[in-house]
Amino acid sequence: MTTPETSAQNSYESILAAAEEVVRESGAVHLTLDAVAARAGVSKGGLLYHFRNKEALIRAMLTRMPMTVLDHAKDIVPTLPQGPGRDLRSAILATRDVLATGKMQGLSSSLLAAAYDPSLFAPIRDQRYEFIEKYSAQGLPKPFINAILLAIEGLWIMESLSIATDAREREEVIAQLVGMVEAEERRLTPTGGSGGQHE
Amino acid sequence: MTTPETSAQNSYESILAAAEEVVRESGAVHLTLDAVAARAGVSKGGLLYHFRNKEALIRAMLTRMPMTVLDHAKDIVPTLPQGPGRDLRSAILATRDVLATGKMQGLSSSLLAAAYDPSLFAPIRDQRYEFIEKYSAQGLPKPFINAILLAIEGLWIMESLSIATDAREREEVIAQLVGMVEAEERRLTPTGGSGGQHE
DNA sequence: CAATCTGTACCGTCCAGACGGTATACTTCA
DNA sequence: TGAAGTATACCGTCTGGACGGTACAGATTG
Repeated sequence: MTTPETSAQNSYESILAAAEEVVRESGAVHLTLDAVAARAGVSKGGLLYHFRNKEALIRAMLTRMPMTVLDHAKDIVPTLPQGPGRDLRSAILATRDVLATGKMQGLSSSLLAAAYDPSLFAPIRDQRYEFIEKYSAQGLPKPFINAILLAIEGLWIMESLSIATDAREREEVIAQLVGMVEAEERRLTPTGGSGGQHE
Repeated sequence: MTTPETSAQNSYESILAAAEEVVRESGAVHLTLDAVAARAGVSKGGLLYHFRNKEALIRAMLTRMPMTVLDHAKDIVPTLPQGPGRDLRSAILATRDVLATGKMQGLSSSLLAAAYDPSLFAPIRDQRYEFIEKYSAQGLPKPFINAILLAIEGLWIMESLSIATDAREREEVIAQLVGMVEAEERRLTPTGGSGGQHE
């Protein structure tokens, strides 16, 4: 019984986790079935039992990635003070939490998708536009939402590439972004209703 | 005489351009010497004459990428209204110009670098911190600079992955970001000195 | 002559995926 | 109860192809 490097209950999860680790450490080009299998403590056959082929593995990695953040964003929405930018604030804070808890490794899998096939990003692009539409319906101007969203995405990428990884710095940027949204909300609705702080 | 898809005077440039196109269209994983040579209208031997091996090609792609933006940023600094955020504004506007003129394909090569070896990003990380230090010395708070910088980088990435590519949308975001910097400058130095618009 | 290629042939390695086999738990039914 | 069958969850090996890189013999241009 060889203890796999990646702790996970079932093989399926540990394989996905292993794949993310391989990408982070060695780059997407070196994401091979053998490497993932070895890292997950599973044989190649076992890996292919769960994922019919490499593309299936990549797709699985991709579908998990955005869910992690969005699910958490939904969870914290009720805890936030009301306002036209509440959802946007929830996205910022969800990003912070996901980054802080180290659960965002899945992000590097988005880079991986680009490495294998840029067209795999079509759903992400659609989702992005949906967000902007949804958030702007609450009152914030689209260019503003877009700017904040880009900063969040930039943070994702920079952290998943280990370009920016300082925890304190991240907290500062998150606070800055939340502050920007709050300021914009105040600008739009001069009648109080702000000042709430997360946690 | 087969007309190469990529128009460029000399082979060296056309090979680099071809490599960027291959990455954009097919993903970094499919960046093969054969594919690049074919795309550049050059034989494989010809390609290897210019780039001893694949790594040399990738390194060449990487070194070009940041220079494009930074060189242009330096050029437009003198045309901008003074203020503690002038350099940051120049970076925003340089990004816009480089994106608009389609010269930023080199950006996808940064993704490529991650695909091959995450450690290739070390110099970029250092450069990033240098920027923040330099810009903050002019008076803007670091978290603010960081937030704007992340948005710029997010825009880079999103465009190079063809996730966000709408020209009008880009203009709006750029204007938004510049506006944010100007507002911050006004907040810091209440004594006039703002209002300048690029072009 | 030298630089800048083209074109072909080839080698070694890596890797995706197929495939056959194994172990075990659960069900069926006589 | 127990033999037989079936589904699930893997393991380990093999093969064919793709790819990086080498070598070299010319062709073209200045």
